[in-house]
Amino acid sequence: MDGLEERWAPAWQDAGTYAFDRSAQRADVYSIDTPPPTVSGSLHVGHVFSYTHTDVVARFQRMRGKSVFYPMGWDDNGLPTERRVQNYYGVRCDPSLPYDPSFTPPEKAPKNDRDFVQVSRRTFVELCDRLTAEDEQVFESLWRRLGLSVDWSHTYSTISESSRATAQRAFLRNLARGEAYSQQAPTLWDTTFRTAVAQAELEDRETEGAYHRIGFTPTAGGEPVFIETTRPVLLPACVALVAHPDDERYRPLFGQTVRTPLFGVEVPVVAHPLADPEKGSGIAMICTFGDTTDVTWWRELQLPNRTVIGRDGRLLRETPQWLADGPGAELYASIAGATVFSAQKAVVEALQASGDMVGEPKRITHPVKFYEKGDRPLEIVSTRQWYLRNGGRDVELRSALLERGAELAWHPEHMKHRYDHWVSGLNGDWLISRQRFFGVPFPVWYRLDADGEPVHDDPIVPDEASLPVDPAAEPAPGFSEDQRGVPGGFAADPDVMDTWATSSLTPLLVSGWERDPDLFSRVYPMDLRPQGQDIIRTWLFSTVVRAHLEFGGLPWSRTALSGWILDPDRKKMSKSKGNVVTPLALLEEHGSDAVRYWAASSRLGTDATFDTGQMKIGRRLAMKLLNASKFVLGLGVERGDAADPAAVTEAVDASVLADLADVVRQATEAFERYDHATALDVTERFFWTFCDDWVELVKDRAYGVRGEGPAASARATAAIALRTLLRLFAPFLPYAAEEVWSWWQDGSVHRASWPAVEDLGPVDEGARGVLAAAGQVLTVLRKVKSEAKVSQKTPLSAATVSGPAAVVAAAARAEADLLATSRAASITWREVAVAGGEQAPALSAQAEIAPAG
RNA sequence: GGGCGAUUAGCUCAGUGGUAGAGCACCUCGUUCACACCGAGGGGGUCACUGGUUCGAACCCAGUAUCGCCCA
Repeated sequence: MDGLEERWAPAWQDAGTYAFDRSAQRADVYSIDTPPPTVSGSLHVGHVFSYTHTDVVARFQRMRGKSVFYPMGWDDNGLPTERRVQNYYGVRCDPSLPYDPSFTPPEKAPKNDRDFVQVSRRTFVELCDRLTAEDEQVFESLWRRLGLSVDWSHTYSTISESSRATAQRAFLRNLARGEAYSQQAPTLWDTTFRTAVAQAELEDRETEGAYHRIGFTPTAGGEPVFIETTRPVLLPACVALVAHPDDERYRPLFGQTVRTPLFGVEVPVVAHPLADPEKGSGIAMICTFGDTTDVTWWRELQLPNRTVIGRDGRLLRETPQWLADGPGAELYASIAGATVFSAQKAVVEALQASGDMVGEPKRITHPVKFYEKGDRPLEIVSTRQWYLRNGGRDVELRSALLERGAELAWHPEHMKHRYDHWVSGLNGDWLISRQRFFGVPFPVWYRLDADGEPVHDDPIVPDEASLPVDPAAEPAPGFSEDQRGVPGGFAADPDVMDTWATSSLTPLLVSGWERDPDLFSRVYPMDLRPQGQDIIRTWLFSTVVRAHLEFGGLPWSRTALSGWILDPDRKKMSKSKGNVVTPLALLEEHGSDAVRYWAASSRLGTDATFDTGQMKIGRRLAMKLLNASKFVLGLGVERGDAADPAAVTEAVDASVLADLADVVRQATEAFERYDHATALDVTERFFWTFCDDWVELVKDRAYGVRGEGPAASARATAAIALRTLLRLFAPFLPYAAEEVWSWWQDGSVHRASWPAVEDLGPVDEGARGVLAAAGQVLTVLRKVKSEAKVSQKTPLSAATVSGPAAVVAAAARAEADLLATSRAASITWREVAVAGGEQAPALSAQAEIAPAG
């Protein structure tokens, strides 16, 4: 069985076994919106798991006669690639540098990123292209080895020219319809990556902090008002104090003003229901901007914007105007340009020295928002960003998107809850711009006014026919390059789109939207979106949004969600825990069929344990399929599909085919409801009975011990059963099934038709149960020998089998085969009567070991 | 704090109203005759807990506990 991958993977490629037939009509096509793996990462065992689930479905649909459109894609766009390229080559992008065509990256990347080489944007993009191309080769060879039945001629990547064109085209249409807009607004900002991030990329992390109790003096005089804050560093950005409108303690203060300690800025005391009387002292300072609640207060209470934290996560270097003439100007000058961390320290020390802070800081842990890929808390800075409407600020759109979710078929069904909760909880539109370099540029330029300031509310856009465009490299339509950046001229939008803004278009990228209308008409909307459950809120939702906005419909009719892979301690497998096994090593050690067996044994949506034991079982199953097939074919089974069901005359043979008919029915029904694990389970269960009981029973007869008729019955049964079994196993064990198929059938098993009950001939209902009963007799006779501690090949003298009438009668119909298999001289059948209501006795046997000789 | 899911043999998991299952691991036996990457046989479980519905509950309902994930 070793070596099957090397033989068959290239053979399938050469024969075009998995080629999509693009002459097929939509109704005969099954199209799959494959998740494009991030090539900047590495494939891990979780990918193998979920991609196997998809492949099993693809193979089933193909055998059912569908023309399967199953492309692969690579997500090579965006920040993850930038990070990998930076670390791999030891470079950092500085867009202000000129392009140097002779640049070669350092031999070895420096350890510390401070020593990274600064390169131009064009060089940086070239390095991104180079590394992703190499990575994609590695990924493809792994997928081929795993046996994914992908049509590689349709492979796409999210940074390719046509993907950039598609992303820009879709954006321009969103813009034209008013679904995309840009806005200067407080934005969640990662200071490490210096980019805005979207709501979907946030995560809360429990973080150490401390409450600082700080007094504000009323302007009108009186006792100081104490607030408790975890971020005293924002004191210079304070614009108001806020308490709950019903809070009796602070009611007298509403409408009055207080002075901020240290800085002496006069700010109002205001009321807002979001202020929590239970939290801290019940009154809080509003700063621009400490958290998203500050943003809400700032917006709803129409407060001024006094930002002090810059995009680099440091305090603004220039002393802000509202502090310049106050008592805190000197203090501010001492913290200008400092990091938030050290500035906070300085402010606290100053507060303690001045006596404005009461007591020691009270240590707490509280949830703080982080970018999921970042390791510093997010700041909120006011910037101009592009947004796409996603229902976060629009009840009507939101309910339309919930309705789309309801139209989608979910496997498993309960995953829909995650979609509903996410959509219902959105609190803003989708922020799609990123201040990065390797991504799809916004296809937008701005006119510059007489002062050289961009006019944002009237962007210049290109003609769709000219896409993709790079506004940083091409002049705006109607302008020449020498007008770039000069008053009265133009400027490019500096941003790129977030990765999700492109990957939300995968059904369009791959289907040839506006590029290949013929293909598009045959595959879109697609049939299946397989993906991980972790990206329902991002990939699945954003794809639904884009399709809804562009076409007013779903991009696919159903989605299949795979679960996690857990390590043996029931934790999610992750690199940081050092428990990730490389997929290639896994495939080499156990064989592709074995690893696929492990993956396919798990149902959709169910987390699975990484379990090499399960792979060993899969390997044993594949091996057994090869060995049993070799033996069965050695009985003289004819090549091809000529076996005649009419030759099946023995009851035990008719019985095994009747059982197999049930298996075909159950496996087909399971596949139809996307329950591949049950399809595998019923097939495997039958196969072991087939080998252990049926094959053992008919060995002697097939060799002709009882003459030609009974032998022909065994051979025909073997041929029919094996042809059926190989096709049932083909989606799961494509290598072993193909290998055996090639021994005696024409073409590929993966192009053969899925078995139908009718292929098995008329089911002989009267023979039902004969094999099961005979199997029970085999077991009890084997037990006699096992307990006597003799070989199973030891002959028995006269045996007596007792049991319920029905079982005994059924087994007796296979007496000749039973005698041969058990080496018994004779069997006496004894029916045990069962009184009404009594439990039927188990089958039992008595027999003497025949004397040696 | 809210939501979703899980909890069955030492391990990994099936089992959705009618006598508790499979594989692995373990114990015993058996190898020229498809398969030692094997075959046969065997031992092993208060189905997390507490109530309820029912003639009958691993399964349905309510609650509790523990674990995982998502959201706030």
